[in-house]
Order: sequence, then C-alpha cells, then structure tokens
Amino acid sequence: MKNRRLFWRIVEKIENLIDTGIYPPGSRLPPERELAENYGVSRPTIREAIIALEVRGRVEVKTGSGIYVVENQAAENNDLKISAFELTQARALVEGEAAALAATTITEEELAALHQTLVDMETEASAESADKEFHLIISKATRNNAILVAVEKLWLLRGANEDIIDAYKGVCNQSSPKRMEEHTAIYSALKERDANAARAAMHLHFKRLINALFDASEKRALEEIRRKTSENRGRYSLDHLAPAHN
Amino acid sequence: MKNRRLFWRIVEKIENLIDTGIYPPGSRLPPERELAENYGVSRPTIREAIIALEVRGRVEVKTGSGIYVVENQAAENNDLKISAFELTQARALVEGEAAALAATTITEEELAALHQTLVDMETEASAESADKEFHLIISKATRNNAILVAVEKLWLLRGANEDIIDAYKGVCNQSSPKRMEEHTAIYSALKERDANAARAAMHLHFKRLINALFDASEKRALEEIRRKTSENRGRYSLDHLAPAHN
DNA sequence: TTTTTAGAATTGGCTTTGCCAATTACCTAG
DNA sequence: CTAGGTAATTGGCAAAGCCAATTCTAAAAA
Repeated sequence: MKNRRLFWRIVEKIENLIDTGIYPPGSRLPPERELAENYGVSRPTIREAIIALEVRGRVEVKTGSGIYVVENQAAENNDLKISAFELTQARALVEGEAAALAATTITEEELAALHQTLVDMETEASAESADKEFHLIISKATRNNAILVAVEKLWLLRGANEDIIDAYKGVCNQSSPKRMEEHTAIYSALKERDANAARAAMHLHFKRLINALFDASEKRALEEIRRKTSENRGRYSLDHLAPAHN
Repeated sequence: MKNRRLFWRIVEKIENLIDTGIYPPGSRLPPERELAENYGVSRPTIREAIIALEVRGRVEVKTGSGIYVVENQAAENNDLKISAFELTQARALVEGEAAALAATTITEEELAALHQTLVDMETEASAESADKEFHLIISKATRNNAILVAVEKLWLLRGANEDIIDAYKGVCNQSSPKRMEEHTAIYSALKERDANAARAAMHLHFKRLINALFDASEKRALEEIRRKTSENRGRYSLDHLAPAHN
C-alpha cells in the first residue's frame, strides 16, 4: 500500500483514473508537463510512471502526439447488462459489510492512509483516485482477500460500461462536498472501531449516491423529451411559409 | 525488434545478460551511473530501463544498496492467496445480503426452482451442483446483475484454489443433512418474503460451514497449529454481523 | 584482540534546466 | 476551398546537482 518509490504512487493514481473511466480507453492523457504539475513531481518521475504503465500494458506512448489509454484489452463482455443503479446497490451491500468488518481489524497505519485520502480529495485533480483509494483501503483492512477481490470486481464493472461511467461522472462532479462529508463520517466510525456505525455510514454514502443517480437520470429523461419536442417543432414548423425574420 | 524508445534497447540488453547468466539471480547489477556510461546513455534513461525490468519482475531495487536480479522468477505469485475461511466469510456477507434483497423480489417460478434444488440435493450424485444452483438462483432473484457477478466471482475463487477445494470437500461430505436443513430454512424465509429471516438463515448456514472448516482444520493440525486456529476463530467470527437496520 | 561506532564513500531517488525531434494545429497563399 | 508551410505542442533524452539510505572502513573503546 505504501509503495516507497514516488513513481509508484503516480502509477496507482493514474491507473485508478483509468479504471474509474475518467480516462476512458483510447483517450489521451494530459501531457507530461501538465501531469508533473498536477501531481507536484518532476517530469522524469512522471515519465517513470508512464513507462511502468506502458510495461503493464495500460497505456501507449506516441512520440510527439501523446499518451493514450490502451483499448479495453479485457473482454469483460459478460453480456450481462448492468446499470449504474444495480452497481451502486451491490457496492452498498458489499462495502457496507466490508466497513463493518474493517472496523474491528483496521490498523493505525491504514487509518492514517485513509485520512490522507480525505486530504487528497480536496484537490480536484486527485479526487477520483483518492475516492477509489479510500474504498480500497477499507476493503484491504478487512484482512479478507476474498472481499477485496469482490470489491475490485465491482470497480472493474464501473469502468467496463460506458453508461455507468457517464452516470457516475455526472453525479460525482456536482456533489463532492457531500462526498467529503460522508467519507469523513465513515472514517470517524472506523476510527472509533464502531462496526455498526461504519456500516450505516457506508450505506448512507451509497444511498445518497443512488438518489443522485435517480435525479440525474430523471433530468436526462426530461432533456430527451425536450430535444424531441424541439425536433418536432422544427419538423412541423410553418416558418418556411414566411420569409425569414431573425 | 526496433523499439523506437531508447530505454527499450537497454531493457533488452540487460535482460539478455540476465538470461545468459552473466547477471545470475540474486546478484547485483552495476550501479546506475556505471550502466549509463557503459551503454552511452544518460542516467534517467537507465532508470527507465530498470523500472521497466522491475515492473516485469526481473529485478528488484533497494534504495542506497543496489539493483538485484530477482531470485526465482518461477515463484511469480501474482494472485492473492485466499483461504477457505476468508472465502466463506466473504460469501456469508455477500450472499446474506443477497438473500435479504431477494426476499422482496423473488418470483414464484424462482421459488419453485429453489425447491427443486432441495429435492435434487437428496441425491448424492447431484448434491454439489444443486448446492451451487441454490445459491445462484437466489443471486439472480435479487434482480441485480452486479450482485450476481460478485457471487459468481466468489464461486470462481472456490475452484481456483486447491486448498479451498479440499477444505470444502472434506466438510460438505460429512454434513449434508445439516446443509439440507439450512437450505430449507433459507427457502422458507424467502417464501415468507422475510428479508431479515433470509439473511439470518443464510448467515447461519455459513456460520456452521465456517465452524466445520475450523473443526476439520483443527483435527488435521498439530498442537502448534491448534493454537493459531483458536486465534483465528476470533478473527473470522461472524458475530459482528448485526441485525438488519432497514 | 574484539567490538563498537562514527564518518566517509557508495548508490539509488528525485529535481531542474535545456534542447531536439516528431506530431499536430493553424493560418496563409493559391 | 484546398494545399502547403510554419508555429505550437508534446514526447525523448542529456547533463548536473543535491538528498537520503546503505554500506564500507577505520579509528576508538572495551
């Protein structure tokens, strides 16, 4: 978890952003110089991280052009269609129990690392990867690798589906203060070693998220109707009968 | 062959030297500065090559000490080690919640199919597949494909590890009557649409299973092992599971 | 003589600065 | 509107320097 060398941390963060769908397959990463500034490290360090990602097969570097996320090599096409709602509900159940379990097994080091993610989350650039880090630390703190595998599997689902990426992106951007608040609540419960409080806080976190998803989906449906309406408005317009008057 | 980036050529050369035995496993490579001079490149380039080799698992870097050829490449254990205890605990958590969820969404057809698995389980030959069928039907009944994916993933883990296969085999054979009983209890709770009862019944099922695993492991173990086991009994206990709170 | 320890040398970790080459974007000329 | 050339962007690589961890060495203490 605490990789000594600096570039490993960058690798971790960028990989999270890829898995989360912030950097979708085929997209271009920010230029090295920009990444260096974002993460507060030098360009050579960024280069090291990029090379590590390249060896891992996550990105591809094109000289003079940019760094590109490699196309989805994992044919995760389990032809099972999973909505953002289902995923969120599943995460609530699994991660809720994980939090409860972790409350009795989490170490001081992990609590410190958890707290660090709260700090990182203030920064716009690393907010998303800090989010993933937060949930992953808790899963690891259960001392149960099977649970960790399950949680990671659910994270992969998030990045595998275009709709889910969009849905989460829309929701997360507009509610980061609440997310901070909820993460803090979860952290506090874990710090107090209160299993029930941790579970409840985690459930609350996802409850808010799923409600935000509903709102967003509603808004999108409304916009769809509006679009169709204006389309029809154009199609059935009688304006062509008169000279333009704009 | 013609890797355009410079560091790839260095990677290639060094890897050859390792494979040929010029740099035997465990030995230390020349310092970065020296390598840089040898290959006529700058130190950052050497660092990039070393990092690529590190990600590939060929070398290991120790700060202030040197770069070492990794000992046993065959001992590449990328997979997390998961014990039967961990797996069972994880299943208890996930499938417990799945059962609670399914209680409100399960259809009459699924209940009938579930009942059929109880019948099939009487037959020695089809007991195992009926068991799996039983748990999968419940997962599907949640109407949440993400949960289904998670449960299936855990089931895959079961087959992936030799130790887990053995542990489960030993336990299942000797306690099929109890398993029948527990499955029936879960079925009844689902039939009654009682979410809390379903969760509790599922937990009880796994609780008995995990205890049976401990007993089996205890029986097999030496005196020294027995001490550790009772230590673990606390760690993997399901006692922290609280009653539902919805 | 043996052990301890302090400091010097070695070695990786990371930054800064700078320039080159490939690619891309843009803008002007035809 | 297209074509071609130029400027900006972006990755590739080098050089020099400082810091921190480790190791080596040799002097000091037991």
